Amino acid sequence: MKTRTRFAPSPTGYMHIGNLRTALYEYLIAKSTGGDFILRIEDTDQKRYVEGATDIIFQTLKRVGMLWDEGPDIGGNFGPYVQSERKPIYAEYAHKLVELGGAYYCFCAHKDEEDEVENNPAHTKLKDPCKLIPLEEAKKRIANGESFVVRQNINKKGTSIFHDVVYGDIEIDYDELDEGVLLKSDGLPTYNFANVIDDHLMHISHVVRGNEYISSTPKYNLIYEAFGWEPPVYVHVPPVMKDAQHKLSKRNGDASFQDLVAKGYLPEAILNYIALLGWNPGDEREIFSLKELEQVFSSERLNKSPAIFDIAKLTWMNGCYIRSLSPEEFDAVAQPYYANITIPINKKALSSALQPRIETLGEIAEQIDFLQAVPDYDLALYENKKMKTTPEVAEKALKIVLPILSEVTDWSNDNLFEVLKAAAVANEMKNGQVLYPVRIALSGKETTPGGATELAVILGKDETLNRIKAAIQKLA
RNA sequence: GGUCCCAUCGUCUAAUGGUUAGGACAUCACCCUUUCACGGUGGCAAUAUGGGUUCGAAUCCCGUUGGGAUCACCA
Repeated sequence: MKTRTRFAPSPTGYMHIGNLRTALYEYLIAKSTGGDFILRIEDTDQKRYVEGATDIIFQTLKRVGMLWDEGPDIGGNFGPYVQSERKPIYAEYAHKLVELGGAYYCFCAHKDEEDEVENNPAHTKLKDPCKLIPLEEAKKRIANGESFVVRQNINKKGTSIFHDVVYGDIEIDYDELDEGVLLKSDGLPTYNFANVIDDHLMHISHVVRGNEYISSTPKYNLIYEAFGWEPPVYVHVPPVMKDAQHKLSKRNGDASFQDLVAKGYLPEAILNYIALLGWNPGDEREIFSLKELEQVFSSERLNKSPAIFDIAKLTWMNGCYIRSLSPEEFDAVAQPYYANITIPINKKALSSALQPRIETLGEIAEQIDFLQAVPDYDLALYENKKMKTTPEVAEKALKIVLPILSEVTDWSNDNLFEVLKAAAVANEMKNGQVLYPVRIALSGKETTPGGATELAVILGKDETLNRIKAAIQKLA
């Protein structure tokens, strides 16, 4: 049988990291075995629906290359793929389940009085008086227009056992199970019902979801059983944590996928990093493209315990991805960050200076803030013990270097370096005594993306000469 | 609280009864070096705890502690 997995998010806002990781595992389970990855939108809670959230889901998945084989936008053989469009299907199966004895009609809940519902002891399992209403009478009341919900009927005794790929065999007593609402009074199903119906109808073979669903899984199995359906393979995954106590969640303002991208993390790096949060390949390799993950993924190597999201490691990994980009690719992703620079500079040279120096694209702004204009700086900057320079040495060096540079025609890094080195030798100075002051004169900063000659290439001859002249004046 | 689940360096993890408990990030030191990086070398650092079982336990069993989840007309 073909492996079929589904990613079934609720359109409630941004795509958070835990969600994306679940989608990744679903995608990988399908693709590592030549199966299908299905996208389904679970929008049965109209109160939580957020406009535009579905587009974010589409865009995020596309951005990381996790393309779906069936979904709301492209259709498929088991549509529709949006739950709100499947309302009649759920109603049909809900009534069928009542006939089969797996559920019953309940009239005592009133959605306008939520507090009352929550505290209503009548809803304690097996004590709901509605369970005792004869089916014929219940149908009459419904026909009369009375508001109702369909509630799961759980009469089984003993212990339920099911197997999970990650957690192994899990036993839960049927007594622990609540007779939850399956079909709400608005006619829409709850997750507890919709996921079972859809997963079956869409031929889902492997259900991957957060481990918070472990304790309700026996309830779903009861529904499969009542219909005479085969339950799927269960793969419950532990949560992604913010720290030891708290789950990563958008609600707490934790970074979402789009937040990370906005901070200059590459989608490929984010995906690679989260793949390793709760899974490992069995060897010591850490860098994987999505395609490579498809090759080596195995659900048996999924971890049981929660993993804390470590931005430091992601940052390191992002640096690896940045460095592995070709110069052209890096230049392309860096361009938007150069938008504030209006003076003519050598952007290619800037990109190659930046590429080995940054771990996230967001660091670019700080690295290049001196390009547009030299910031106001203290002359003490020319004081450097290791380079053996002082403001006086700097003034001398810059005055030596200015006429020499004016004559240079080959404005390449290598040539500039040779020229400046020769100037140092000719004046019995150390390399650093010449190069360091030039770098400060060009940048006004202690640390820069590149040395004196690299900055000179980036700025170009005219701007370089101008900045050295300005520095000489400042030193005088 | 009932029930279920989890527990190896600070973090992500490897080791499916026998390893000096391995790797990566972070951190520290050194090297490289026209600053800062990149890169290279090395250091520090873990089996929560108490009992079993076994010739031998991170690994199997029980208790303890700690943490998480669940008990909605949310998913």
